[in-house]
Amino acid sequence: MKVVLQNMVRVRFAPSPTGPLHIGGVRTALYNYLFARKMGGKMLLRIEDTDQTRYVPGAEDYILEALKWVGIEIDEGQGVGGPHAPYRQSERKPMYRQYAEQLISDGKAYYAFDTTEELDAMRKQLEEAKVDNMSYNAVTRMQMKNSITLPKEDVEARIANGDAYVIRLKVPLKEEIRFKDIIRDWVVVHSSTIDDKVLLKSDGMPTYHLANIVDDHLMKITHVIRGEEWLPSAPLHILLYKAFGWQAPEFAHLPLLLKPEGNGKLSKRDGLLGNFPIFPLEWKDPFTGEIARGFREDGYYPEAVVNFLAFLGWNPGTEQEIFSMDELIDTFTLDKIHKAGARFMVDKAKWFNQHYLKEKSDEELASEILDIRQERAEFRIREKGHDFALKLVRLMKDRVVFSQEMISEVPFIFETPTVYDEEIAKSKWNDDARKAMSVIKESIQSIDNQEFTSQNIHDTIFPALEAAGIKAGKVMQAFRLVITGVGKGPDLMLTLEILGKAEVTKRIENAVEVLG
RNA sequence: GCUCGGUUGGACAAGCUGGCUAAGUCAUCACAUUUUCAAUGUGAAAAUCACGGGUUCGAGUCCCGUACCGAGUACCA
Repeated sequence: MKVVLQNMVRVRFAPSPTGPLHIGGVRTALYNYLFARKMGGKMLLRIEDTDQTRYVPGAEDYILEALKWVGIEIDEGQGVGGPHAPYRQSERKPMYRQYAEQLISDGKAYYAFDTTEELDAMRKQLEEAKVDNMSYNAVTRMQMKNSITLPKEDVEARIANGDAYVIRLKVPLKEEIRFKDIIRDWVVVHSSTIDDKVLLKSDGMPTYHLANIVDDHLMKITHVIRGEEWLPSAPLHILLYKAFGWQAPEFAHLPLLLKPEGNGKLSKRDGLLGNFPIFPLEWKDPFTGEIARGFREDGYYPEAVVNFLAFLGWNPGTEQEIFSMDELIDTFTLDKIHKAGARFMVDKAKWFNQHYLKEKSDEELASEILDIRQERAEFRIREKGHDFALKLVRLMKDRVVFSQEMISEVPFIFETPTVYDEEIAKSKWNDDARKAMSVIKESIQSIDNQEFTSQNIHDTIFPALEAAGIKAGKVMQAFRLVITGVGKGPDLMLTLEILGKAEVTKRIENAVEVLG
């Protein structure tokens, strides 16, 4: 019997800790995770902190917490450990140099001693000469200071002397580089359009390209699923795999997340302008103290964010839109990911949130709103207790997108109105309304405090109004105005129940006095 | 500039290897329900598939060109 051993799928999410994890990064992580789970593979987390100048304290913890919040579990890597530790590239630093030097001894890379000024001068010169490829490449490297043009002794002397240098990849002059992207199919690029990329920086740190390829190989990554912004450098990565003589993993380049309106990819600024979060969690900048809002703090449920994110660039091809994480894992396939950029429509996220909110039980929601940090101390919902919260949930559940709106949307539940909507008052506050108020006030007195329920109130008020010759429908809006100060809102009878007999009576008296 | 992508109703967005009347969601409108506004339910209207050629019996789907949009083009990732 023949046993076919297939390599276990291993994917990785490899963010760099330069700030809070962008929501697009969360989507990338999610797709990696879904694919890994679907295939019974492993999900790794690697921290790509090779740029020491951009390191931001707290960013790594933020990444871990954000992934945890949305429910992405890491099998191996930073935070959980594993056989390929360390998983932080800065801690793997010595390794990369070895690999870079290996390429040099194989003739696939070289030392370059050019200073930033010299490079700028070269670029400027080429620009003026209107040369197409204004880059360090097979042609221009012959005019620069590197281990190809300089005599061997000179190179050795410079290194021994401690001169700054970088290691660059020797990109072939004319070669067709092709690879098959899972989402984009064949991608073909000519090597002449790629420059001799720096592999090892003068500070001894690798660039993204080197570190990424070395680590993916060492960590036995089988599928690289990343954003489309990496597509142009994928041929370079293929070249690197070739130079090392390693087998390249499969690639899948995800469509970009686009601005909700207009053109361009989603950026931090869009969140500020559009008044919606762009990060999974709230983030306080450690340098400026500036606070960026998060989906979590805005009141989004992680299920909703996951569902929303899953559909940003992917679609199951059916009409089903609501997916739990487990259902996503079942359904997800890379070939259903589209090529076109996905527009970041926050309204859709709200739609999902509303859906998941409605799925929650009243009890769950009640304890949620009891837990909400109170923006306005006078509301003091916690003091009002569990039963009150439960009633509020019954009143508001169908009307809100976020649980905190069950409080914020109904200030009149907490405070006696002092001003009354003028438009409504003008059209609805008339003799009938005045008469109705006294009828209502009186009939309410007959209800026992304990029995002051929406049903009882309804059954008492409506017949009383009718008996007084008033059409209930005609004065209900006025009654609402009296109780809430505004013309629209949740179920009135239930509102009355929540307010209680004494408060309702008081409000009627107040309103009659103010409205005259 | 160069390299690589994208372009389907008002918005988002399905449509895999070309084949009968081009999904669905949001928004809009109508009706139902209701004490209002929402929510909910039912139904309606709405797309010469960016444009121009070509291949084919047949193209949103394949090829070429044009336009527009985007990504990349660092000792950033």
